[in-house]
Amino acid sequence: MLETLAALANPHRLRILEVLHAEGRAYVSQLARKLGISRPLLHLHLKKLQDAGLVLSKMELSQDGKSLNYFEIVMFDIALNPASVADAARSLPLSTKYEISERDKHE
Amino acid sequence: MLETLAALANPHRLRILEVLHAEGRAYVSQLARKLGISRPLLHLHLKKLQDAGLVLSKMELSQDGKSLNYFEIVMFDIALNPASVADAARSLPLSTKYEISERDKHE
DNA sequence: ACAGCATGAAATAAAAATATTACACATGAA
DNA sequence: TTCATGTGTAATATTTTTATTTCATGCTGT
Repeated sequence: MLETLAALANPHRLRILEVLHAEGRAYVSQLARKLGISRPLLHLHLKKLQDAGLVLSKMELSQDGKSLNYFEIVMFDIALNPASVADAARSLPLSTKYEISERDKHE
Repeated sequence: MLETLAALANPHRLRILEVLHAEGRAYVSQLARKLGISRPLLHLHLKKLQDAGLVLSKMELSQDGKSLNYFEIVMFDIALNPASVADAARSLPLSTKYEISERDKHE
């Protein structure tokens, strides 16, 4: 979940999802134009979204022979509340140093 | 919503919420010990959580006269899905440069 | 007076994320 | 061939976030 949250915590990436949600799908250069950002930058943000499993891409050939990389949203539905967050925290790599002093044990 | 996502997208802050969820509340030094991190660092993370409205604090005096700053969770329940995210994206400060080329208009 | 435990905050360092610039390569059309 | 379109990546710069260090304060109890 942490990776998903990190992937969503950026204005560009929210907008990318907004466009994909509205349009169904879009290819990279097209998306870059719609958002008004450069392709390399968009590429970085798409990679994060893809690594988090929020979008997927499919290479296609247009009629005039250009290869277009189409992106679309992978459906997700996550509940964010104290319990779900606490749950996510438990499945984090523990930070070795962790010594509970007697005083704080059950408070 | 962006601020909330950013506030949640960090392992320390998830753990802070985990502890507060389990314990109900905790004061700063106590929390720092439980998490095994320094007070100044914890302070920074608590500030982010508080700025995002996910926690609140209340100063109290212990019986032996020390002032303890207790933190607790502010209840939240957010649905994260393509529609809610797209919605959040729409309420972002628009990035001035935004010129839709004729070609990409309705695709 | 000093130790112990609580508070906060400023200054600095380090690390990670974001953004830009510059390449390289492929295809179809003029 | 050159232009316009598409693809990607590597190197660098910039900005933001995270972390540490240091300082200052207050209150008990010995």
